Amino acid sequence: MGMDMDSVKIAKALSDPVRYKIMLLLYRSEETCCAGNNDSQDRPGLCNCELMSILGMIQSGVSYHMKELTGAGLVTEEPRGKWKFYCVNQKTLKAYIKQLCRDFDLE
Amino acid sequence: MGMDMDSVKIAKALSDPVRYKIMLLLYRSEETCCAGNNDSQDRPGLCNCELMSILGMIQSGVSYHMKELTGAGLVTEEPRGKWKFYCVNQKTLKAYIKQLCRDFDLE
DNA sequence: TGACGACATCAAATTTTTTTGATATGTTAT
DNA sequence: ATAACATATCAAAAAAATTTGATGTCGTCA
Repeated sequence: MGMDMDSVKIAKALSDPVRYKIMLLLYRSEETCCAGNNDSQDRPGLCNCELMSILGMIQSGVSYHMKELTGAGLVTEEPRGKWKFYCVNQKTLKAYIKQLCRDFDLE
Repeated sequence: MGMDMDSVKIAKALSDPVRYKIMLLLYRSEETCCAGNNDSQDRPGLCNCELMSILGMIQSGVSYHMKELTGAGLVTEEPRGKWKFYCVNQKTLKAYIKQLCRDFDLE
């Protein structure tokens, strides 16, 4: 039975309201939070500390969720100095959607 | 913050390997399992009892998962005599994908 | 170097989800 | 009406996910 485990893993990462909110926050962020310089990318992402204050969570909690998201490939991380910036990885979302379309003949 | 709770709910329903497998089984089922008559639909679906034997689960376990899936709108249920037939609801999957595309500017 | 700030990791506590077994509801067939 | 079968629901047990607080690591800056 052609069972795509990645889809399940990605669905799991997206299935927590905190993480979905993080995804939206990352994607909609318009400027870097700590270090100003945003060389090459449109979507600069956010760092852990910024997410903490927005979400009202403690640091290790944010770290936990970021690990889930990066582990599923939904978010990329880029260290900048002592901070770490996270960005939504659209490629993974596209692949996920593609798989759903294939599995259930959508569109 | 435009936070789409349905997406989270649907992702949660899809985030369990057993349920994803059920979705695939339902969608790929070619014939009805218990009652033969398949009037109007291409995809006849499966009943609880058939899923039990395929998945090797007890009855209440299957019922639990079917409730999660129907609760998220991913599966429709149709009583036929003493059986209940379940079918994948493509509409919900399409709406889910559409929402993801909207939230993250995909495609 | 040493202190500090940002993030990672770990173990324990908490919460949520899933599984199981028992019982209830509803339909069919005798 | 009764028996047999299919599914639903419930409560308890088991398993998994999330939160929290403490501690560790690493890079930066004075």
